[in-house]
Amino acid sequence: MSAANDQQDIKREKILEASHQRFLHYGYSKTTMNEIAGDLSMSKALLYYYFPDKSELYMAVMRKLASDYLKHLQDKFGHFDDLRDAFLFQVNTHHDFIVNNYNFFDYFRLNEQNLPDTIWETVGHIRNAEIKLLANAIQSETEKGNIAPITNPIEVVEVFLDALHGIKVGGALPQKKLNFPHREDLEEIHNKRLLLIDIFVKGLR
Amino acid sequence: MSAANDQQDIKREKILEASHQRFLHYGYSKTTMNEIAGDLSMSKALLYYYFPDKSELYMAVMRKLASDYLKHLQDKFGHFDDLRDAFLFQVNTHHDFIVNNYNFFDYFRLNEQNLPDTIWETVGHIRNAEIKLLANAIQSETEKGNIAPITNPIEVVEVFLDALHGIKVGGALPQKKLNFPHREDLEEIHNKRLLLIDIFVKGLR
DNA sequence: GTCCTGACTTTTTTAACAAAAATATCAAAT
DNA sequence: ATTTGATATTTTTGTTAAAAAAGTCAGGAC
Repeated sequence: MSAANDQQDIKREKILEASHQRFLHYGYSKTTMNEIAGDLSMSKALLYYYFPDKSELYMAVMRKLASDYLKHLQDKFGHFDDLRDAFLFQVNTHHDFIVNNYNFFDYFRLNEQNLPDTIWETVGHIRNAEIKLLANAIQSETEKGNIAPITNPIEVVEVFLDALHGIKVGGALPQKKLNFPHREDLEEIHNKRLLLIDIFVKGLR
Repeated sequence: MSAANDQQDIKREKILEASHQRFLHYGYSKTTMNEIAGDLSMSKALLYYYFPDKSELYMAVMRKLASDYLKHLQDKFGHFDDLRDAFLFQVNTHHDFIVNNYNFFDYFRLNEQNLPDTIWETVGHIRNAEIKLLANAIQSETEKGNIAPITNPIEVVEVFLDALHGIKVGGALPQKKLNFPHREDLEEIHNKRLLLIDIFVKGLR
């Protein structure tokens, strides 16, 4: 039974990998269950034996990505020189994550409305984890006496994350005001975010 | 001829007012040229005598709103106690503007893609004016010695505006991640923006 | 000549429907 | 417990027709 479950888990992993590749290269709507099954030389029906439906399969891949992403963050958090370093690591990690998985998120871009509820659970989970990490960093810096005490660190972090979120294409080219930035704009966005960090840390004074 | 133009301008104003009311209450797609003409007891054809088409009529209303909005900003700018007051006035004015004209902007919400180019000219115009005002405020504060010199004030203001833009529904309720916030969230957004101003001005230290 | 309209044409939206493609299920085989 | 071919169901796509709205124009009134 234990071995059987091992086998099952291995197969689930294989399916997840194949799905990830398809979703990453072609996006959600342009990959079919037949294609994923074909990549694995298995029947489409078998996919439904391991995963209830297509969107749950997608969500499973997404949870795996999220898990890896958060693990990467958490590994490094806890020992930073200062608050700026913590913010910087967060922004850089996030940037790399988006760049590396850009096409995967076409599901967000295109479907926009009527997404499965589970997607927001995962998004919320990531966000909460990020908030916790950054709030801890602030707390830690406060205790070390490096920054002035803050009434509500969580609220500050929320504003920080929202502000980061807002920095997506603006400036001279507002016509590109899409919910999701174009790939070629990712670098400019990243640079603006670095500036935001400086302002947050130092303030305008 | 001059009198004739006066008459023409008055009638254009009347059309603009009636259109504004319709767009404000029912949004762009749910108001018809026939209805606007009906409100004014004139023929639809006459509307086309004064305005080339529906979207230009809409844009004319929008330019009027934008003009009033900027006038309100500019009147007060130039004599503020400090940078915080300037940012505060900007955010408050913007908030009132959105609250008072909420439904008017359904055109943005719904059409999203394929909007007329002129809309982005106006949006860009507003943004540039805001940038200029705020950058001047920074410049002025710098010269008074109230804040440390800033390499590129315009870039800072751009980040500020983008960050404000980003603060639209986030937090615990990410499922409402629409491009345009729901009406009931406007107050919460406004409060977060006030916090952002504090952080920008004081910094986390 | 400027302002205005009714009647008209053109374009866009909507609904209904069928065909195709994709998702999802299941009885039976291993 | 796993796997599949066959089949059922749902979603997408394309077509068409009718309705509604946008937009035009010849001509009337002042």
